[in-house]
Amino acid sequence: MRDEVDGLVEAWRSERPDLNVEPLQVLSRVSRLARHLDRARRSVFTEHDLEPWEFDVLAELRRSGPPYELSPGRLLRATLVTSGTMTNRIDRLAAAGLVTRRPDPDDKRGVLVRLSDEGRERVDAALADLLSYEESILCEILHADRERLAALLRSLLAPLDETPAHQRS
Amino acid sequence: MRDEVDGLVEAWRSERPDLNVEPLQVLSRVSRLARHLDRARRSVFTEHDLEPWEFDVLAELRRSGPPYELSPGRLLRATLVTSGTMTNRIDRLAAAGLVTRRPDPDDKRGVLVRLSDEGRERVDAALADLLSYEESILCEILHADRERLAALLRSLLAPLDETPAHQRS
DNA sequence: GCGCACTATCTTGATATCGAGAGATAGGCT
DNA sequence: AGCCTATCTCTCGATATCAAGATAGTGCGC
Repeated sequence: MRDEVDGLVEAWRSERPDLNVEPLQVLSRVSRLARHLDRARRSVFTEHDLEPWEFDVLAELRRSGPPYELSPGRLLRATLVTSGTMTNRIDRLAAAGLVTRRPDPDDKRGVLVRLSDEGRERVDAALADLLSYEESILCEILHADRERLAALLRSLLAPLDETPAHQRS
Repeated sequence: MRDEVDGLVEAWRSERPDLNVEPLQVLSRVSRLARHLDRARRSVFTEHDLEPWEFDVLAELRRSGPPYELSPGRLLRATLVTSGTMTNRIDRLAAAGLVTRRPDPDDKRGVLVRLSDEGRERVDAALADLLSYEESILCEILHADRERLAALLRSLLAPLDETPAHQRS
């Protein structure tokens, strides 16, 4: 079994024998795998007429539980986009009838974004397909190995997740 | 040790107890980790006045070995961008003096892009910093675990790397 | 109560990307 | 030789994103 990162590492080793390129064995694979996953997610969501960014926002609302309502601020922090981007996304989701926007009764600066029934149905259906696709990618890996993999990734991710975005250098 | 994916999985389990959300334990971590890495790479490269996309192109040329010269076609396939994007990137890299463009003597449709001395110095310096940063992320993980992690990621990535982009659904 | 720093959201302008297609050349096949 | 499909690069228009700033409202400390 061989992937493109093996070739990449060999090439660097040959061109830069002075450097220790071992970190790429793990981290380049993480980046490349993520790119493949992005492509695959896009094609899964296309079957439900959803863009990946639409799914991200709708899923955050769905996960929050009834009444499926969050502020733009919470949504933008959860999805790691800027406020301008979130305004744009909510505009388009509202135009598509997947969410509704209403003033926050407790904070006149604020707005609340609520999942519509149609939005909930669409995100529920898309999630089911996404999970079945992801299961198919993982099927090669034994259950015990999956847990090991998840644990190793967690130990990399946890220190990074702990740091709020505005503190990152 | 706990990361944000633990919370995400718990929320889905509570809202959608009918679905098996285990794949997210691995694949959401891959995606989130990749996002953190992108941010970090950006800040490392900024110290060398390079954008991430500039590094990607220069690194591909650097890895190819002397004479550090490739066609736009090879570069775009290696970096997974469209031809329009690559034209734009080469334009800007050439304007910055990091690469030069010349007609391919063997194929009159073609062009060859060559790394300049300045480009080579910049990409070499940036790579050294990138690797030392990546090493610092991985320092928590034992060497044996790194190899295990790399092997598990390879087994996920290899089937996806094998499929040419134009065949992906 | 009052001022003021902070927060929440939206607006604007610039930019990198993509998708589609144009223009030119290459190379196989008859 | 001549055709015709594939390949290579570039152009163009549309779009999602970000960074910075504008506007409005909040609530703490005095």
